[in-house]
Amino acid sequence: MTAELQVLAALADPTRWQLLDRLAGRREATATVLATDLPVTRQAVVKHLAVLERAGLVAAHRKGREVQYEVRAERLDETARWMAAAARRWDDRLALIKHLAEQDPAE
Amino acid sequence: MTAELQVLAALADPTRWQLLDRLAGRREATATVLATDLPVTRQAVVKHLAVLERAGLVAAHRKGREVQYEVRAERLDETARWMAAAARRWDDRLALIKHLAEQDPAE
DNA sequence: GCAATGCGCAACCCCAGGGTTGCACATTTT
DNA sequence: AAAATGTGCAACCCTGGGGTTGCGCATTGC
Repeated sequence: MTAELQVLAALADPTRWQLLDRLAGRREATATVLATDLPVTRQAVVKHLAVLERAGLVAAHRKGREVQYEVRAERLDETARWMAAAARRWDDRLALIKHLAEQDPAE
Repeated sequence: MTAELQVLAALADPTRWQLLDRLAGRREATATVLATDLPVTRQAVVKHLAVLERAGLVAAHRKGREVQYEVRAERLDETARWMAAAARRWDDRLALIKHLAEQDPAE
């Protein structure tokens, strides 16, 4: 579960969504390029990409002196499913409790 | 979108997941009660619950001198769907780019 | 009416993390 | 080989947020 928390934490930042957006529209890009149309430094972008990579939301591969990043949509989808499952578990538990309460008004 | 970010930020904390878990198993509980089986102060719990409430993940209603909190599974489910949709958009865009690249090898 | 119980508020500590700058190192390019 | 370009590393600043303690206020119980 800590892995999913890592994803959520990574996604809980507007700048990182902007990065992911740019990446999804470009298939791959370097930190330097991404930094050009964002209001932050290249170094800031690098740090954000590192966070996203640790979370599995982007992948990096070196090409000569450049480092190309690409988005990993599967990871996002995975996490979405995980959350949906959690929501379902909550619902089930609440339904059970409600059911028990109706059946046995005492307690 | 900032609303969803609020949810994600709220979920990016293990203690808050513990709270949500306890709540889902109990239907409703007060901060004081929740604090008893967590390794943090009641005040800390109160703060966490405030964050969760702002995100729409729990709802609070006063009952005399107590404040009962209950979990809102729909909000989690909503956010999960939203993320799944984002993942799909990424996929579509990447597929489009790939398609264009095949069709027009130049560029 | 008085003690007990449950909340709310405010001040404070501490550190993770978003952001910056400066510079050294590697790789292209000409 | 020299200049240009792209990364990496390290130190640093500063705000946000998780956590605590202390106390005052309301509600309930006896």
